[in-house]
Amino acid sequence: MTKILQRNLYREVADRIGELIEHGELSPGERISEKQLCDRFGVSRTPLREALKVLATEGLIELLPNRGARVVQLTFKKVKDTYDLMAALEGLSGELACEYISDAEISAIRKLHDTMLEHYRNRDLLPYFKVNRQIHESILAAANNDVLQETYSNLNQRVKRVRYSKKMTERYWSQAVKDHENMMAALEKRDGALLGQILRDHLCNKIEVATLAGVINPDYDKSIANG
Amino acid sequence: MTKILQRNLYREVADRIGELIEHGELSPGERISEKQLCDRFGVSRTPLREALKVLATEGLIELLPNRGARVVQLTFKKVKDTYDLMAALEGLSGELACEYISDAEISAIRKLHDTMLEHYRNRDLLPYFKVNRQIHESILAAANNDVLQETYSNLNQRVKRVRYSKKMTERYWSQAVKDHENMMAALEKRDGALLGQILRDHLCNKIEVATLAGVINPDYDKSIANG
DNA sequence: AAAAGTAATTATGAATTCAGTATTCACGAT
DNA sequence: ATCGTGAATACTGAATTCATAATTACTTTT
Repeated sequence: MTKILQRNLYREVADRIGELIEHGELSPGERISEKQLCDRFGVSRTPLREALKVLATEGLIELLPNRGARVVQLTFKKVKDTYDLMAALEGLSGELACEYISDAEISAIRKLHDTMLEHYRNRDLLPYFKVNRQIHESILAAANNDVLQETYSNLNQRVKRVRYSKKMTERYWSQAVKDHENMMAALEKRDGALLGQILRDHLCNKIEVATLAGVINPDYDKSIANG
Repeated sequence: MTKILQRNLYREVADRIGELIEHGELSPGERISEKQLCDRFGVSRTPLREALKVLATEGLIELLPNRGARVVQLTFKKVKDTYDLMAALEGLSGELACEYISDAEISAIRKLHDTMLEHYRNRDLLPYFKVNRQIHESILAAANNDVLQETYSNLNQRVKRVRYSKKMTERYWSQAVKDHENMMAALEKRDGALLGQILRDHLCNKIEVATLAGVINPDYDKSIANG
C-alpha cells in the first residue's frame, strides 16, 4: 500500500477510507482506530480526523461522542430507502436530459446501448454492468444539473458495497434490457415524461433489493453483510 | 453573542456558521477568516477547520487550496437545479407517504391544512408559510425514509437564504392553495401516484425561481444577492 | 470465585506549535 | 508613472502536545 504523500490530505484520506469501506476491508460496525489508520496512511491525526468528519457527513461512517467512529451498518431498510431515492433521481435525470440533450449525445448513448445489447447476447455480465452504468451516467450528465449529479453520486457511494455483487437471474436481466430499449426510444423521441417514468420504474434497483432480501436475513432492520 | 461552551464542538460550530450564512452575516463570495471566527466563537482552529470541511461537504461553502474558504455564490442556475431536485424529492415523499401514513397522521395534516386556509383567507403571509412548511414536513416524515429526509434537509439548507423572503402575488398564491386542496384530497384517498405528481408540479418552488428571475440579474450564471 | 471499586492505560477532543504557501508592500528599473 | 521583482507578513496545512473521557486491568472484599 503506497503511502499518501501530499496535497488536500484530508480529501485524499477520506477517499482512501471510502475505498476501504467499499472493499470490505473495514467491516460495518467495526470501530475505526485513528492511530491504526494514521500509521497505515502515514498521516497525522489532524487530517485523518477531518476526513472522518467528512465521511460522517457523507453518511459512510458514524461518529459516537468520545467513542470514536464506526462504519455504518447497512440495514435492509437503509438500502431500500437509498434505492427509492436514487430511482427518483434517475427519473428526474431522464426528464431533464430530454430537455437539454444534443443529437450527438443521443447517438453516443445509442452506441453504448448497442454495445450493451451485444454484451447481453454474449451474457458477459461484467462488461454489461460497466456499459449499463455508463449509460445511466451519460443520461445523468445530459441532465445538466450539478446538484443532482453530486447527490446521486453520494447516495451511490453509500450502497456501493452491496451493488454489482449480485448475480442476475435470466428473467430480471431480460426485463432490464427491455426497460433499456424503452428508455432508448423515449430518449430519441426526447419524451422526458416517459423516460422519467421508465427510469423511476426501472427494475435494476428493485431487483437488487429483492435479491438482497432473498440472500440476507429478511429482518427489516437487520444489518446486511458486504458483497 | 453567547460563546460556545462544550460538546461536539465541530458540529456546533458548523451549525452556527450555517446560521451566519443563512442570515447573510457572511456574504456570498466573502473570504472566511479562520481567526476571526475562532475569536467570535471562542474556539481554537482545530474544531473550526473541521466545521469548515463539513460545511464544504454540505455545499454551503467552498474550500480553495491554500486560500481558505468562501461562502458559495448562489447563482440562478444553482438555485434552479436545487429546486428541481427538491421537487422530485417532494414527489417521492408524496408517493411513499401514501403507502405508510396512518389515519391519525392524515387528520393531523388535515388540521394543518385547514389552519393554512384560514391564514390564506386572512392573508397572513408569515403564518401561512409556517403552516405550509409544516404540512410539507409532515408528508416528508410520513414517507418514513430517513435518507430522503436528510437529503431534502441538506438541499433546503443550501437555498434557505433566498427562500421565504419573496412576496407572493395573489395569482400564484391562490394557485398554490388550489394545489394544496388537490394534495389533501389525494392524500386522503392515499393516491400516491397522484400526490407525487401534484407535489412534483407544485408551483411553490417554481414561483420562487420565477420571482428570483424577476428580482435579480437574469443572467443565467450570475450570482444572486441574499434575501 | 465473583463482583465491585479503583488505578492505569489508551483513545478521543481540543489547543498549540511548526511548516509551507499566498498575499502585500516596498523598492527599483524601464 | 507603471510594472516587475523580492522581502516581509499573514494565513492555511499539518503535526505535535495537552486535557479529558472511556476502557481495561488489577486489587480487594464479600
